[in-house]
Amino acid sequence: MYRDHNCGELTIKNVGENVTLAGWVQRIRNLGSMKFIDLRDEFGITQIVISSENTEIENVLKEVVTESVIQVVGKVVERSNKNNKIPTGEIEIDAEKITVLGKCKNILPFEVNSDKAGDAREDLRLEYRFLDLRNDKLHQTILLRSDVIKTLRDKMYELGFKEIQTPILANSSPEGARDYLVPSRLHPGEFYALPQAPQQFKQLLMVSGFNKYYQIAPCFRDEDPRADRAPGEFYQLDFEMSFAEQEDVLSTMEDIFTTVFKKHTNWDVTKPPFVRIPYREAMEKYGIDKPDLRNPLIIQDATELFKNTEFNAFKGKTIKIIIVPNGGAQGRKFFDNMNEFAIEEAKAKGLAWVKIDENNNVNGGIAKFITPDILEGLKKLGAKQNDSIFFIADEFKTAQKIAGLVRIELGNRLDLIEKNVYKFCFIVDFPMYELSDEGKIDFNHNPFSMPQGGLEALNNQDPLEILAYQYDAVCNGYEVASGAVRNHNPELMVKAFEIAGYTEDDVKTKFGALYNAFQYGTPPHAGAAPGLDRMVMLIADSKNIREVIAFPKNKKARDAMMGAPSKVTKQQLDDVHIQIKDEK
RNA sequence: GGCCUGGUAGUUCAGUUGGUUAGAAUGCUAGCCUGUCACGCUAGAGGUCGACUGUUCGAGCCCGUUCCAGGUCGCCA
Repeated sequence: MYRDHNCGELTIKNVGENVTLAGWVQRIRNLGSMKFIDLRDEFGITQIVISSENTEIENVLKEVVTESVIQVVGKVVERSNKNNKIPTGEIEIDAEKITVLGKCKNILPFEVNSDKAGDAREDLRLEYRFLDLRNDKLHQTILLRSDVIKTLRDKMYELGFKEIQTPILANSSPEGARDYLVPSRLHPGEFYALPQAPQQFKQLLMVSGFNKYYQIAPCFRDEDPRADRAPGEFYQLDFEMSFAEQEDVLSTMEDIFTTVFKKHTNWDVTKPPFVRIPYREAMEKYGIDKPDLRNPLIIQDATELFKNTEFNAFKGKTIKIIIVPNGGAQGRKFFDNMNEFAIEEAKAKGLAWVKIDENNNVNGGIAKFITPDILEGLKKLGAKQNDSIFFIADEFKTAQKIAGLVRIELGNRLDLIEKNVYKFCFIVDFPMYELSDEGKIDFNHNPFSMPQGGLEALNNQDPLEILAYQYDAVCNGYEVASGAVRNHNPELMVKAFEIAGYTEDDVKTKFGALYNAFQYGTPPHAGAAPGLDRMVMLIADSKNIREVIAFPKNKKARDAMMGAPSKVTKQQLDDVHIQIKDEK
């Protein structure tokens, strides 16, 4: 037996007991003939004291350095000087015997569990991830992730969902992100693909009559990362419900999100029902499809006000404005900096602005172009004395996008973001189709989504006007889930793909299993997939997704600790019929 | 792939206009210390300034190339 207690549980009640503890040496304080050791494990820290002359212990301590693993046998004694900062601070262990269980090199690649921890270069910390994971903050985040997963599983079970595993060695899917391919040994020249999501499998489960399915599902996409997007692989709480409509899925998500966020945080959480914002409205008011509702600023359209303007930069453009309440207090420097941001980061041609002073007069920036009529219009849009107003003039879509970025930046720079709160909303009514860069009609999001209006709409409406039963959940500016009511009608499916330029044969080849299955009695079904990593990231209030993943890959999708990806032997390549094209 | 930022003791960083032997903190090693808890004090070791190249009497600093890392855009049904 290595230990009979952990390092976080002994208190004044245990005084007099003989105990055995084991853990990591967090710090040694050598006061000469007296020494203290902070012994750490996942549960806490217990102080070890070596006070009496003990040559055996002295000899053992010669090879004990910080982060070594030791076992301590001794007696629990009351401290003469107590430490009220830790739960075990009233006692210490008077060591009788110390054994080294795991030696540690005396020079660590970076300092572990000190105030300096977490400051070391990230690539170094990723290379020594096993050490970095000893740091309390990171360690607790990984434990939090475990607890969040338990809460999710309990909730899903309570709601009647059954967890079913779907294949990891799956099929390449032609739409969407780049696949990770796995060469087949038994079938030369053929490949599996790691699933980008269990999309088709979960729909097939609905065809099979499983009422509600869920899975903590690994998803693989070979795309470049972002701060909130892990490279290569990530996890989703993937779920699907039969005989379900959009509202059934949205209310299920409301239940899941409020349960898990309330259980694991102290912040306020939006009370259901979450506001449903149509995609087009989101683009108009926020200039983005994942608005951070903690930011009180909104974008308004002022194109009409400026239709007769003398200001050349505004002529014939869409004009978006953002009114900043009490923004008139900012100095010239602030406006110049915002202009610089708009040009460099948002690729705007410029960012015009004015202030309204306490006498309701306009000044600064483009004040000379603000006629009394325009000012009257701006006031109708909510502009008041002491406000500032920003103007974005560009083509319609670009103006929306730039205004969206300016809105976010103003919120950050002026510290307008509400604190300690999770604000959820749903973005609904995504367009079914969009124009690709080549001007061709393509699926906007998910080709499996049900078009609103059904076959009727597909036959008669302008494709770009057709909306889909496709929705996202958004929290504090992060897309935390995406889902849809699925198109379960094969006839409708063929028509939907036809509009995007695919033939019935294309559908049969690319989505054969699904298309075939739908011929045999398919229940209407809908679902969604909240991103687990992002949920934990929000709950842990972390800015970087690598902090919520135990062994994350770096920006180049490389595992710095394990050295993956790596070269393999010629034999391995021969087995799977692969020849490297161009070995450098 | 584009753009931005960074790379200097084991680690985190400073380094002025280009000018002697590149500094601090922390960690490490040694010594002293019986109540510390980020213990304290003293001393010591520790550097290819990411790499290459150029300009210069002289480069951590300036030019060019390149590598690595992060952020961002493209990308992400």
